[in-house]
Amino acid sequence: MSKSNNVYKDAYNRGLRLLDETKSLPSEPELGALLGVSRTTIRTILARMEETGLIAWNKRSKTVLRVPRPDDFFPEEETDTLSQIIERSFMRRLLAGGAEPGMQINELELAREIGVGTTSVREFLIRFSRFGLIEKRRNSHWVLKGFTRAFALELTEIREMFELRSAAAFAALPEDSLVWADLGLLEDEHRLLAREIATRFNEFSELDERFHRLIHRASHNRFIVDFYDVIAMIFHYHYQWNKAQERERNEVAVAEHLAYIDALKSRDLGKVDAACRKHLKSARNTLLTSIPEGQQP
Amino acid sequence: MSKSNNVYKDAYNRGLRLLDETKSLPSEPELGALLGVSRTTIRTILARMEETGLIAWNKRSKTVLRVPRPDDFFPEEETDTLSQIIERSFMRRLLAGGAEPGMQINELELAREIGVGTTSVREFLIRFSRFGLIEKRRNSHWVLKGFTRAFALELTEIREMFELRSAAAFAALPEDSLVWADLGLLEDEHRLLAREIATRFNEFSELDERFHRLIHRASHNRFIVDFYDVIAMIFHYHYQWNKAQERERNEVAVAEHLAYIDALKSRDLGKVDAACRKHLKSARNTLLTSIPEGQQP
DNA sequence: TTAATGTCTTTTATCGTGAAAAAACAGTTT
DNA sequence: AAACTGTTTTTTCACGATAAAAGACATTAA
Repeated sequence: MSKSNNVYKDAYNRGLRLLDETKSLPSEPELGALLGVSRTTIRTILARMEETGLIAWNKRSKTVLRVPRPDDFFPEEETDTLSQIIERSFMRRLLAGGAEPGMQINELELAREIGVGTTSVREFLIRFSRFGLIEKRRNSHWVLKGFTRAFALELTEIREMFELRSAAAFAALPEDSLVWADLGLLEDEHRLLAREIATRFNEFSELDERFHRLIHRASHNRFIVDFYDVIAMIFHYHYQWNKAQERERNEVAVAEHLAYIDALKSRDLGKVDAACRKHLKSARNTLLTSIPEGQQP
Repeated sequence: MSKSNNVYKDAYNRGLRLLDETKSLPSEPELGALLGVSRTTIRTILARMEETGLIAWNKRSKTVLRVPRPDDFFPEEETDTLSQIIERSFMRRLLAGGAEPGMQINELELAREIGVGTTSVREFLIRFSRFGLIEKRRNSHWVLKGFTRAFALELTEIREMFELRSAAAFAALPEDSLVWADLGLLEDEHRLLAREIATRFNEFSELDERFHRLIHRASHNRFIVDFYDVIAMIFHYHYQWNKAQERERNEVAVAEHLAYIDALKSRDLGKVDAACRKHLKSARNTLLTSIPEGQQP
């Protein structure tokens, strides 16, 4: 097996959802733009849809014959990218404990364990190295630096520096900038979530990311924007791992976001600075309390 | 050919220089530590040294028979890492002009042109992407963002943020910290270079990097320290490309460094801040003037 | 009995290869 | 003639294989 067809399978599944809404599908290029894949993949998808009797396909006409059933979908796990698979495996090992700082990482062993080629693992490690959790020894193995207290402090130090600057830039944006509309929409979503926090608290993490990315984008600095990938990645796994008081934590965070949004809308730099600092401080504390003890001198 | 033996060749060349100084070589593990390679490589080196009559080798005794001649060395170009070769080729294309922002980067074409496998090019591009000059389109090609004015401004914005913070941390270091000795040594080197600037101005760039890395290390933050790689990389190629008024620029920079060092030694945060800002400002201007025009809206 | 050398095993670095996916080109339909 | 479909070419992605280099183990010398 040399390359999995997960792009096709994922696009196919997303394509099935389109069948619910229409009586006939649009042109191939249009479908490609819609699903974010090439025409080649679209044609493979259409061919299968025809085969399974979902549509009648003849040149330009693509008539929907029936609504998709659950078993028409490809299984979720077959739609993942290889690098997603590797990342998940790797993070599981890293967070599952027994991953002491200083430990060496073996490409071959990782590849065998996950059941993929070494090239993919190498590429993953190279990409992953920018998160600052691993480091390469010249023509030798990788070394795990570990998810330590020091790591969390260094990460949050940069985060605070970047976000304070981005927030200030955001507040200084002209009245007619499009971001104010985006901010307004996010505010509405926050208010809605705040009202239903008891049941929907686990939806916060996704909203959190969108909110902070919007702010960081105001910096107009690619290094600041890109750095949010590090934060997002860490918080993503941190949220998955540490479910303690999740509801309470998220409830507090939503309230802080709303205060932060208010401050931004006021364009009062002093208020923005204060609201931003307050939120970042509690985010830092949340992160710090979730770090396993006794890994650091 | 599946892997070049440049590690061996480079270590061999460095090993030859040891023969000038001693009558007999130390043990294999010691040599390994000295040259930064494994015993396996050391033994290959010793075998060749024996073959070419440079040493007599029998178990523990490794007697030097003659001083190495110029033709004993492997050619310089055979000692480069594949990634160095790829980086140089890539940067040449990028700086040679005709590399417009938005242009696509073709892995296969690059690999063919340089005469290497696609895997190495892929890995290079992934590693290189953290410099912010290229970007990947999901399951498709890479896009060149270009060495534009915007890039330089974004880069220097972060640089200034990080260096001001590091410099402040540096000045706050206790009297007995080892860095003060390192700073003293660097100061001496600067004074020496200042005196002989007329002939040695091209040695500044290396000194510059060591100086700034020392300061950044005081931040004790891996993201700040690692970011200096981006700066170093950009300035490295920038220095190679833009030789206009090199002597004058470097003369000014040395003087600014000396003032900066003085400020650090005074531990007066106000003075440190001023000296740091002044130097970074002229560094930014130097960089900005070297950017090709008409690439930016 | 410690530290070296000699030998064997494992891991890393790199390539060529082939399928998936994208992109380019050519021919049709509206 | 603009936009689509059909077909072909090119590129990306991922694997297994192999030489270089590292590392582990066994043996020997001081």
